[in-house]
Amino acid sequence: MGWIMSGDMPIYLQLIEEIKIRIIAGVYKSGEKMPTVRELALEASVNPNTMQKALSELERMGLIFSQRTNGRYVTDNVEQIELAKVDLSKMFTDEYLTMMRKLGMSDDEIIRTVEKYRNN
Amino acid sequence: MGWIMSGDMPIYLQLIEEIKIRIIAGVYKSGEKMPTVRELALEASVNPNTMQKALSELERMGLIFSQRTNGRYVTDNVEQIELAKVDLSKMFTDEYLTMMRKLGMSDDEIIRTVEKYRNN
Amino acid sequence: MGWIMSGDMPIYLQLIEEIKIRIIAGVYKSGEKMPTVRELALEASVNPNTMQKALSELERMGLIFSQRTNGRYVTDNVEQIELAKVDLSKMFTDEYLTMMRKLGMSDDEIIRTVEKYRNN
Amino acid sequence: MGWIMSGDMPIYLQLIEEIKIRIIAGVYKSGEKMPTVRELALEASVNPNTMQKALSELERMGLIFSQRTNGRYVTDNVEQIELAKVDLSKMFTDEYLTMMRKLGMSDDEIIRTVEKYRNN
DNA sequence: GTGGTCTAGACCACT
DNA sequence: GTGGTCTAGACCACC
Repeated sequence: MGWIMSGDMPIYLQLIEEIKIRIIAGVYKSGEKMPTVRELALEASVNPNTMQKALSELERMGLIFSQRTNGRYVTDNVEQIELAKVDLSKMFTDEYLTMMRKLGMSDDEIIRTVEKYRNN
Repeated sequence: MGWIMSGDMPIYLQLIEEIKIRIIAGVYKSGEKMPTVRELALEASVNPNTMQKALSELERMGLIFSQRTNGRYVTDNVEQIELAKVDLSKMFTDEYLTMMRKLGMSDDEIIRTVEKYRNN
Repeated sequence: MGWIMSGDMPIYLQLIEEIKIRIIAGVYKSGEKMPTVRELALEASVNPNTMQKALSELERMGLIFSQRTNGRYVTDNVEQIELAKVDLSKMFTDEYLTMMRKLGMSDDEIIRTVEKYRNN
Repeated sequence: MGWIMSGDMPIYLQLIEEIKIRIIAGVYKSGEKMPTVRELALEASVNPNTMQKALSELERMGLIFSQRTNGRYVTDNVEQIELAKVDLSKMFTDEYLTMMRKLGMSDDEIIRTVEKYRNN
């Protein structure tokens, strides 16, 4: 029960998450070209090296791949992307459930709350 | 569609939220005495002035009240606490829905996901 | 049949290989503490960041692990080290066979050559 | 036990080695004409002067000889070529043994490893 | 112009 | 004093 303040998550991890979301959401589409390191770094106003680190990590995860002088591409392996989606959605849901339970809500109450605020 | 990095939420807002949660969760019970500013500030390792600011805000919201020389107390108005609970749960739920929708999930899918990761 | 000149392998990859060898050879022993990033960087006369990159990679491979403020340690998983040994020895052997075959030597001749230059 | 980085072997030494290998392997056959300095330099994308230096050295070793106006020829002394082959194979083998021993392998183990990765 | 690598130097949290 | 992160700025190979 601590006071863990302010998401001090390293920037490059936040970058990874944001780019992951964009890939999952189809902002960067499967098989298509990504913006260059420098463009992304500029847009996020971080140092190109930091963005590079994030992208390398994403490459390690198999979500993107790079062609030496041509740029970076989103993987054409749709399953890989689907996997990332399941992973992220689980993470968001777990965090959400944790916060709601801290409010003293039962899982039934939580579901009813989601139903209440959903769109139709 | 920005790169809003790192929880740059002001510290005192984070403090407010955490204390709100504790009141709602019953860590600090309705009608009972709160820890002193100094104690809270120490525990959260923030400047007492910052904690003071947070508590004043909570007082303005009607969640706590102070007796001149006796310290601070959680409100005995249970409805007020219930209201804060509804408020926070709405906030969490909205944030959650927003993130999940960004992943391209429909509200039906989202509900199914919550069901999937619930306990029992 | 090219003129691939001078091992232009990135420095950090060379660092990884050298450290791998030291771990396998027991210079850095299983479970024991490694020199600090700065010491290693100084000894290899590279930038600490470059050494850091090498060590991170080795951590990803499971050969070393780091304790936040305490330093880095060689894994106590001996199998992992044995695996790295097999891997490296295969690499060295393949390179060796390739070079020898380029000289027009049959694998039988190669083996006889190794026997000839072995000790005792 | 140093960090001798990156094949910092002078380029002309690398050229010598590569040409030696080609002569031994019969790419440039005993008694036959060699490509011109210009051709070789172009192929290896080095300065003709550098290639010239390499060829002079090979001439000093007796592996090639030059006819004033006619170009360069591979020596017709087959023994000389055989000698170079033995020499190179010894060098490769020594290097190989050194690396494998650094991994802590006995010479018996090394032989077994070569047997394991040989063809047939 | 691209990704990749490297250096120099700094700051942070933790102990 | 440790590992970890970040920035700024540079150079390289490849097309």
